Amino acid sequence: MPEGHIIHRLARENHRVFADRPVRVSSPQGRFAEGAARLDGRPLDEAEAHGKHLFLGFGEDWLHIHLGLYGGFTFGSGGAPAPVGEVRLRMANDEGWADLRGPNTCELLDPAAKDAVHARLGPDPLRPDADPDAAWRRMARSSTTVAALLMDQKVLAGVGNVYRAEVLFRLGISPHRAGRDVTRTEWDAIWADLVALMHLGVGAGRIDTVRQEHTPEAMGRPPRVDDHGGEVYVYRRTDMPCLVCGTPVRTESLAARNLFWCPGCQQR
DNA sequence: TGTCAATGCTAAG
DNA sequence: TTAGCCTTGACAA
Repeated sequence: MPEGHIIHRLARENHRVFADRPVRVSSPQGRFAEGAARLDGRPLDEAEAHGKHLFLGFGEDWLHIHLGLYGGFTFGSGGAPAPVGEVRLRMANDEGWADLRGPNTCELLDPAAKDAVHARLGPDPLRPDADPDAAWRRMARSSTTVAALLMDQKVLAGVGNVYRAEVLFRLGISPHRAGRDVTRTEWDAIWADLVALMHLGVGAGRIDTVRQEHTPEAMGRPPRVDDHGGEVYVYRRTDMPCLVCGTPVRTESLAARNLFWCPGCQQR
């Protein structure tokens, strides 16, 4: 489910539902029982996202959540129902509730430990305090492919498999090019595109990257059918014709993840 | 019922 | 480079 846009959304939503009022915190599954007991009954003060990391602040205690590949939140209003499945964390008040399942990380951190997490993350295109030059410096001296670098959270925080595939497509950049062969102009365009696309993603709750002239309506084509929901150029469109040049979209395994690109449009 | 994949990451080798 | 982990849902048999 989650690239950075979802995590920023979750920060917003948790704050909206739980801020400034006592939260009942529990761990129906039991694997976070100790942490839940420590937070139970205290108000949420702040909620923050950095890349794919979510931080919920209860005074000096920070609840640090990372969803991993398939973790997710479910929100509801009114009284919370009986837990279904493996609910690691449940938060609730009289107005609503939230269940967390399958996170990679769900732990309590003190402020110093929270700072250490921030310190190992690169700039997040969704954060106003982000410094894109920090990412550029790593990119410019690396022989690793640009596709791998875009997903390295120490380089850039919040970009996942969908945004990396789509931004490279939109700029016509071959995913196999070395980071150090990316020009400063191209990098500036990558960053600007990520900022724009990811902000759109926060608003929509899904990833849409297709330009106006290539939308299903504009092209008279059927909308894409894929459980990830958004309209995209190459992500999981293996062997389907490129929406721009018609070349079949290719897939390859790169660093244990699927990489999608169009050999026709991404030759540079 | 079983198998597999998934928008992720870490530690071991 | 690989194995392992967190969990669910789609699909095959």
